[in-house]
Amino acid sequence: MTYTLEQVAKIAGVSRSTVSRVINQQPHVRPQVQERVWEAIRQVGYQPHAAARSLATSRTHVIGMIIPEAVPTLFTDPFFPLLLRGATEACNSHRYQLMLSLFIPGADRQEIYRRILRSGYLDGAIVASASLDDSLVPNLLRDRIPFVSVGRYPNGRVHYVDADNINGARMAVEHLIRLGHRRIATITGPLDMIAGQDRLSGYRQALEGRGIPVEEELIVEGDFSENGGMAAMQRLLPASPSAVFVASDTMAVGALKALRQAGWRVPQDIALVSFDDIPIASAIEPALTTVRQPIERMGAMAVAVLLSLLEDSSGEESPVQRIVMPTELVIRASCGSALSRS
Amino acid sequence: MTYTLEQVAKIAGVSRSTVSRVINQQPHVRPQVQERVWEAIRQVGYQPHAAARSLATSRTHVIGMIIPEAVPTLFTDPFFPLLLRGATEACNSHRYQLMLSLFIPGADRQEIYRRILRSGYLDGAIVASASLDDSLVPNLLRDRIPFVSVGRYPNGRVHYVDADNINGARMAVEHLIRLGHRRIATITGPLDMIAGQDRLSGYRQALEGRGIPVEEELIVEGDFSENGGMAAMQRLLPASPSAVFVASDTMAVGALKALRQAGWRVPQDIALVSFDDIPIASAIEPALTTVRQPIERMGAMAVAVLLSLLEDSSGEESPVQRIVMPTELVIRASCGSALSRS
DNA sequence: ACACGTTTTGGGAGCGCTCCCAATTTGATT
DNA sequence: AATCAAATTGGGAGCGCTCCCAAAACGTGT
Repeated sequence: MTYTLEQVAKIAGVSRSTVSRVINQQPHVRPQVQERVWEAIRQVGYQPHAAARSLATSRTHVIGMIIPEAVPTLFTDPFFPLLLRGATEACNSHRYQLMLSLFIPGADRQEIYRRILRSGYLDGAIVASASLDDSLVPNLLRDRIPFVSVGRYPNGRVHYVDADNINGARMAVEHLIRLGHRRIATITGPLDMIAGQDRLSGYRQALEGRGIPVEEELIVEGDFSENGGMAAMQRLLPASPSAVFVASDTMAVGALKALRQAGWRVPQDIALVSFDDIPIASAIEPALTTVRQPIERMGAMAVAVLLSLLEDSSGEESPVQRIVMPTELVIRASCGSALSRS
Repeated sequence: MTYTLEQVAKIAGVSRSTVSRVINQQPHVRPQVQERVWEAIRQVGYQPHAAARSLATSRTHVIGMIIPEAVPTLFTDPFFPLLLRGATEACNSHRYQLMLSLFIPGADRQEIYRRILRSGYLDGAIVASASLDDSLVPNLLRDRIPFVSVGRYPNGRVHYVDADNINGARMAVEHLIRLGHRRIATITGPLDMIAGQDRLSGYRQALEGRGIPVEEELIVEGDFSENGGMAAMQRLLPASPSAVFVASDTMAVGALKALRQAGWRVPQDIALVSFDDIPIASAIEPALTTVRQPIERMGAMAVAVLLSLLEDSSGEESPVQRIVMPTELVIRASCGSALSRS
């Protein structure tokens, strides 16, 4: 048996409106009456009907997590799961719900977009790692759907949360420089993603900061996948760098395989530093020196920013929130470093 | 500007009802009128309002993915992400949405349960890896909420989808026996999870099937985590088994560390077989021989079963669906096996 | 041209809630 | 005891859709 407001009201001997006020913690209900209403609610285990509420308030208390591309690594890499976990926990504690949407290549994106974003299912959305030329962000902007991007989005009035990829990469490469390396290569992420671009910028900044010339033959584009990392490393071998900054741990695993095949030892023959600090980074031999980003906190932060947009019913253009969270260099064995010096 | 049925109807020169019929593909609308209506819909980009629909039909077209415990490994291990991915894709293609709920320890489970499951947000739910003594499943049963469990649930009228853990484990252990091992230990999963129990059953069955006595000192309980695997392996060392069946890859990584510390070589001194085939299994040295389960397909199957329950509005007790999906042994280096023989 | 059965169409009611306004009660003040 | 403002309460309207039933239109056979 499922009860309605009206029935609870009858049991408590008050009107619909009064019960509604009690539930929504509105003022103007005598404490004594409140008590009676709560008692009735408890008695029948009343739970307000979400759809009816939404219809009346045009708020659903649901936010969407939108993944525009099923990047191959997206589900084997813990980035996305951790982001999801952070976001879900934050939602839980604010009494919001998280709805998950994958915009899988091949699916009818138009159709999905309309069904999810324009049917009033969601109060707002979190967009994870959109590529820069994806139409999703422009569409959301056009339809005035409140959203937050996880991953920097330089153009337009886009609220975002990101890790400090530039400084993280810079720290990683500076560490290699400090260890005496001069011929430092990099395997980048896909350069149509801002994370790929930013990590490359950090690499350049580190070299330029120390007056080391950037050689284009030492820069190879990868795709954040293990195979991509392996292929990139193979292309890099002829240039014989003394160290490599790999833009993700997953690619570093591939690079390691390529090096092993070619008979190079890490870190003796070549030093490796990567990015992400996923569990495999410490499980593998040699353990990877890598840049850690606070993924779970980024998920929670994205929710917090989105909710602030939703609460702020002033209607008008709130200032754009751009949040960059600090990254941290975790030193292990693959750079052949501090461990041996300290 | 967002349009309603009524407004679209006016544009098409028909009534609300007719537009509703067209959208829901009901009969009794002349083709010529249908065309006019579709034209109007297209013209204004009309999208039905989800909440209004739900209120009228008491169907939301949303199903929930409920994770009862935030098992530590749950988000670093790709099991859950892959399950999610399979489920999400299946939802997409049936025009359903997936809502994600974590029942995080410490959160007010009662409150979350009521808010999510009893407010009419969901048409049904998928429950992932519930522990056997969790109250979630009994509650769902009591509240008559349609749901499917991912993970076998032996008691009661519970629909479930699971991997064939028993046979998978049996195959793994039989492989070790075939390689000549007799003193085979196991590191189990948590035994309050049915997956933990079943993998242990498979281990026992394999031994018993070959007439090898099961020795309790060779059975150690782990918890599916890396640290748990390491600790379990350490407890196992004094019994000096010649092979170990570890109930998950993640635990195998831990076990490997323990063995390395103790100076045992794998597979020369001890053979290892594990379960799951997550990416780390092939990235690590030695690559793990392991049992693969079709996680993504299990997610999709869970959705399919749930939708079949939802469609079947006959109301009454549909026969319980118990689906067990085949597992497969993937032979690599850690068992010191076929590779050297073939 | 009429009657009758069938198909197509329109509109009222209702899903369960919130919001607003008007009616009622309360209580402080004279 | 009467007055008035403020606090409290009740009920109508409406959110946007579906469902049902009755009305209208259509088509066939006489």
